[in-house]
Amino acid sequence: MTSRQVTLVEVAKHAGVSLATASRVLNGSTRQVSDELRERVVGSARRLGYLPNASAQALARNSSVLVGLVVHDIADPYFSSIAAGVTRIAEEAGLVVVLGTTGRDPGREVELLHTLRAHRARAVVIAGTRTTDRAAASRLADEIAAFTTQGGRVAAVSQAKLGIDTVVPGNRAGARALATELTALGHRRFAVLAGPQDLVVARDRLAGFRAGLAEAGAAEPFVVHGDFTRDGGHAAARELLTAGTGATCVFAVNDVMAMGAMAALREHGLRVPEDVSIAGFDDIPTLRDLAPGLSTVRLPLEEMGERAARLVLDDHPTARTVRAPGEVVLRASTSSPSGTGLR
Amino acid sequence: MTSRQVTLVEVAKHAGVSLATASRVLNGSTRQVSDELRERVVGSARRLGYLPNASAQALARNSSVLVGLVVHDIADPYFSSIAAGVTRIAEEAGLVVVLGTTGRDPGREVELLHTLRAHRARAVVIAGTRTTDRAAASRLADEIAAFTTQGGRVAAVSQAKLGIDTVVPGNRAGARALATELTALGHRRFAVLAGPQDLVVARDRLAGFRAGLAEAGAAEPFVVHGDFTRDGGHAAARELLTAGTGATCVFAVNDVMAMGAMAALREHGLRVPEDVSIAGFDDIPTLRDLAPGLSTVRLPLEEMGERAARLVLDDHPTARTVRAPGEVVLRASTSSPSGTGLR
DNA sequence: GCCGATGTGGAAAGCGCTTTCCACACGCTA
DNA sequence: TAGCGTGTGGAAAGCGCTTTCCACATCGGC
Repeated sequence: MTSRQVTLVEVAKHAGVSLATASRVLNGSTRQVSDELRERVVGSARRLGYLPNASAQALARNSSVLVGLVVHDIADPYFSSIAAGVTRIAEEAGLVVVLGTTGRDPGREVELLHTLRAHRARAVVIAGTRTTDRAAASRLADEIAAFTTQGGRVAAVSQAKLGIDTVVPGNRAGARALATELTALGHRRFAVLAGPQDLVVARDRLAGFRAGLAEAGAAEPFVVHGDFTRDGGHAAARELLTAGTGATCVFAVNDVMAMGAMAALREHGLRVPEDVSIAGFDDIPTLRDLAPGLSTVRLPLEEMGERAARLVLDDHPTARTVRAPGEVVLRASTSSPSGTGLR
Repeated sequence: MTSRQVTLVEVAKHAGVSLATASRVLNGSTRQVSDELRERVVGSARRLGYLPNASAQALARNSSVLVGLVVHDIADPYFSSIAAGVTRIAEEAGLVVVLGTTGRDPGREVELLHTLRAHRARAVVIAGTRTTDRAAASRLADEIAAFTTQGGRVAAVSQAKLGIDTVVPGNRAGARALATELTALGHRRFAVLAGPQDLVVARDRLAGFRAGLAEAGAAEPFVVHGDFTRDGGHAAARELLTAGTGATCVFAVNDVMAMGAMAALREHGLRVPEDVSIAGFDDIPTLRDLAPGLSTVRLPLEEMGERAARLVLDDHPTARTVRAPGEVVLRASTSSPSGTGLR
């Protein structure tokens, strides 16, 4: 059933030229070929339905047209937005995106990079969120070094790794600004649904929020850790409810957690923002029409993906860092405190 | 800066064996190699940091480890959920996913398939939504034929193409069941935000809904076409509002459109479900905690991706069709009609 | 009219693997 | 002991390209 593929030799034969000439015509070469031969070759290729073998080209050229994209979970809107940006730029440049998912397993991250290296991928964008696990980080660093040594470029989104291109979202500054705005609304007692302890993104957001509160003279927030997911937010909010903290405002370190938390509060008979205010982080596009609107810190996710892809595609000598500042967006889910808070 | 890569010859030399033996040890071969040589080779490979060149393997074996995934827009939760399913299965099987996005351009779909074919991709999952454009469909069919002739497998999600594996979501039946439930609530006058005219998925959902209404003896719905996106839903809802149809229930053919529509209704001072009921389709995970909860037809999106991937990976002689039925989920966004409807 | 410069075509040597052959050494049976 | 199957190692022929050489024209300047 598998019929033989048309090769360049056959095209060359059909056109009555040498293999070299056919190759020069059909693929970008610096060498000139006379118009007559050129037309013959192009005609033969079309007539025979010639399709270059990408593996053979990659082997001969020692470089592929593949660009890796490593994310934790492509179904997560945070990552899928970034992926959209990366994909757009890569495809515009005629490259092919290889998608790898880690499920938040640092070991898997290394594995994927390994595979990508085996494929001689031209570049990789790692949109994972760095862990604080030293061993994993060091193996990742080794793999990245191997990748760049081999001539590939690596960029990270939000991982401030030494020596590679990075797009750094304003996690700390954004959370800090959010804290400022929320205290300006009159809140003094806060709770934070802080995500996993070993996730740098989550830690940064927590730290920034704390800093903002401290500046405003608000009390140290009550912190609950948990998963970085909807369910994590839901569980953390339930924990919060049993703790009876008196918080009038809840900050979830990302939007999907905020979503889960809102559900938990609602199940508990609490209204947002009348009984408690809530804010998230990211400004996930799908959630922009929520009612009440979710106050959050907007990150230009697609743009972050685009910028990471650009960093990794146009080649510049030294590693660069691009900042993607977050912008506080206050919507209806936060208001001035009125009730007694969570008791 | 780009240092030479360790090749199999070097490993063989280092281990003092032939190239053939090294290859047999390091890659699955049916041939036996004595334990002693095997250990020597493995040891040398590890010591030298050998990494097989995937392009060379693909060339020699005439088959790659790549699996294509073609979607319209990876940032769309519908597609990113499907992508998560496909990716999981592919990665479990040790394969590498190549992500291509079409931006709803049928021509781009063909292009991507072409590229995938050039890479000797082992299989492709097309999660696009079929258009009714005959010319585009025929070029796609040609490309698919070429792909399968070459030994690759192709599966589609929701495109009922002749001769290839397909996962068919219950668009028609789901919409029909939804219509049944909504009429049971007492609604008689409906409006449908129907998406693009040339999108088969959208047409099927509209047709199913119409059928359900007809069965229940409800009036023919007022139909507004538009984009399959949040903004499309928003615009269509605005159009609906100016039309003054008296509809008491709005069906948006997917959840993101429903989301946009809800925003438009809200902006117009209408309450859901008190003034008007609204329902969507898909049951996007991110929107499950909406308040009021969005009535919809749940599609097992990730599972659909998984099943498509399985279809395309385990090889069976004839094309198969797998059904993924939709399940009506009634939540708070729909209630019995109370007011006068949209005027 | 000679000489380098330039432009164009082809032969062939890889790129790094897989996989057929072939060779050889055993361990059997007859 | 001859003869044969079987298990294991190696030589070498590809896989389908790219790219270096080399050969040969042609052309302009003097």
